[in-house]
Amino acid sequence: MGRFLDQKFYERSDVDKVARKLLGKRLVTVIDGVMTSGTIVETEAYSYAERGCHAYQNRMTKRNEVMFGSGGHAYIYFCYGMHYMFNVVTNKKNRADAVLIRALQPVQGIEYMMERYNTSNGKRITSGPGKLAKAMGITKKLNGASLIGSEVWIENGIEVSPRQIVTTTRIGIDYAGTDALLPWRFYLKDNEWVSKK
DNA sequence: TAGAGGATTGAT
DNA sequence: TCAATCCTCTAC
Repeated sequence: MGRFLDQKFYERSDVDKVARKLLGKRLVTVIDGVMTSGTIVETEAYSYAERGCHAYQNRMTKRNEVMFGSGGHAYIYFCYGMHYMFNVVTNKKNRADAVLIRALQPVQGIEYMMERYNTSNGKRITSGPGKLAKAMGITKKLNGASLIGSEVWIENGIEVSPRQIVTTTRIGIDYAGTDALLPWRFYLKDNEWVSKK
């Protein structure tokens, strides 16, 4: 059992650094009494200052209002008609930054993840943002939930050295123009759970 | 109130 | 390469 990440960690103003630091940490959910957890192996940073972000130019809507709250909350939204995306809200109130968790390596409760996924194959069921949300039991009900809470939180996991971190551009945001070139996607080198290209 | 599109995935 | 599938935002 690792130590909880605290409010101070989430309120940092450099969202890309937070995204890097989240690699190797452990995401834990307790849904209907079922605990599942996984090591974070892939993240992407989003900031209100760039076009890839839902909160670009401080545009607040009903969907993304959680991002404008203080860091340390879950921002979950529904996309492509079938997938929930799990984000960690960072920075201070009215500074709408977030980190998208794109892939996990299962640690605990993988049998429950397979059950949620309705499969007997435990391979690659958390290697993508839509997939890990399903495996972890994450739905819109957790939107706005505190990460210093009892349903979902992040705790210290494995040590990651800078040499293990690969940096690339983000995925699926071609509409963002030159901001799509920002090197704000991070993943653990050679980890088989990172989402495939 | 209608229409378009999306921080994806998996099958063809 | 493309369909699934529906919520959200924008424009009328």
